[in-house]
Amino acid sequence: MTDAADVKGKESYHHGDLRAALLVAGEAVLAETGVEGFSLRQVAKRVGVSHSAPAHHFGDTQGLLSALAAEGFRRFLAAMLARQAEAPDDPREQMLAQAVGYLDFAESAPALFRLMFGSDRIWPSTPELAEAGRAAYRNLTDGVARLRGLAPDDPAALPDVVACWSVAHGFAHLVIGRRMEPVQGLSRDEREALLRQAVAKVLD
Amino acid sequence: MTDAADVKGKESYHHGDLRAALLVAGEAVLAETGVEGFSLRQVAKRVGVSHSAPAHHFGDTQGLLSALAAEGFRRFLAAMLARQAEAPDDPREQMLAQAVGYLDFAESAPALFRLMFGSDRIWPSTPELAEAGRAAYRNLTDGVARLRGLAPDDPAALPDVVACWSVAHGFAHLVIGRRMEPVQGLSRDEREALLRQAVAKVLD
DNA sequence: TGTACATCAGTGAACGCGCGTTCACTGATGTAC
DNA sequence: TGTACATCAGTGAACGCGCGTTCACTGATGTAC
Repeated sequence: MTDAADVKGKESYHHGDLRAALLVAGEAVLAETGVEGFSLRQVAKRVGVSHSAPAHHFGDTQGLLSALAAEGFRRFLAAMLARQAEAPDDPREQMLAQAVGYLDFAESAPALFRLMFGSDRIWPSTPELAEAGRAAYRNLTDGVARLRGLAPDDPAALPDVVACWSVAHGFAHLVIGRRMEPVQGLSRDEREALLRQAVAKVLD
Repeated sequence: MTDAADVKGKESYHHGDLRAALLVAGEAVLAETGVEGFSLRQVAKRVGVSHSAPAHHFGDTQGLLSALAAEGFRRFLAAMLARQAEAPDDPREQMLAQAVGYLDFAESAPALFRLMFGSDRIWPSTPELAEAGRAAYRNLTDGVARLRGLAPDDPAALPDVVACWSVAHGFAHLVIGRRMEPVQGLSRDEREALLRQAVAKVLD
């Protein structure tokens, strides 16, 4: 029942896949303490490993947080694609599904979401992180371009891209920050409906 | 030229208005280190006062941060009203001006903005803080109600309120987080124009 | 198949640091008489 | 007007804590011959 029990297979001196285990534990610590209280020592403790072990894999706190953020962007994109996959293959419906996936991710991992979009404790220019973020962004621009009948990189799509992104991001951020009082009391379905309405206003 | 020189009139034992001085210094520390690195000791040092003095006025870090956030909400509202005052007295123009004021504030005090909307290091239920936030929110609902010809507290305004708030908030948050790449390179005027376009999409 | 050796992965003690909190204190101010 | 005293505001030493970083180490693994 100790923290060490969270991770299996540590009878031997070598861990096996400490890097992956640190990422899992790192996300749990992030969720519990927020970015503000995050420390490498807590992560090491949770994995049941010496506190100097993480440095071996990630250098320092920013290194681990950047890796977590990169992983986060990949799951972020996956969450949007999952909603899109079960939505009708219509440009407008695809955009709405994308927004709902945006919210899914933010609600499922609020601390990670804030780390990705609001923290100074990561290096946004890390290649892995930059690429993961770009992939998510490309999904958005592709969706808007398709809806408007433009080429994928036509700058004429920018105003719509910015508007869609802003509304989904603002909604998600206000919800997880519990700063949008009238929405706090609603059910998940009602929140989702409000988000769809808001995005629809932008698209139509 | 020491930090203590930032604040005048401390020849005497008693400071005079330490509470106010701590708020000023607190905001400077917040801007420099972000919420993540914020500490009472740094604030005390900047004012040139013993590190145990702040406790006298604010209890602990959360108390000072909550006071800063409350002050932030009042300035946030003031920033929106300032833009509204110089805009035509037309419901739609007033809403656009409000959004631009939203961005003004976020860009002028990004760390404070994040503290107000995204941090767990404040108590959102502090009376002073809750009231300041509510006042800003009321300005938004009044604007939407006026635009739609509804009573100020008609729940039918909710979808529009949420949509406007989300788009302004998301835009501002993405800009100050430097996470909206295509917008980073633009001038202040171009960013403002993009925001106005985005809000207009919601309103029309 | 067996041995020697290099490399890799994780250990654990030690360090210095900045933090929040506590507490007995002292200087300044205001009030009662 | 003057004195005594209570209250308030800020001091500074001390404490224990968790942190990141360093470093000599040791156990495990893989490879060369």
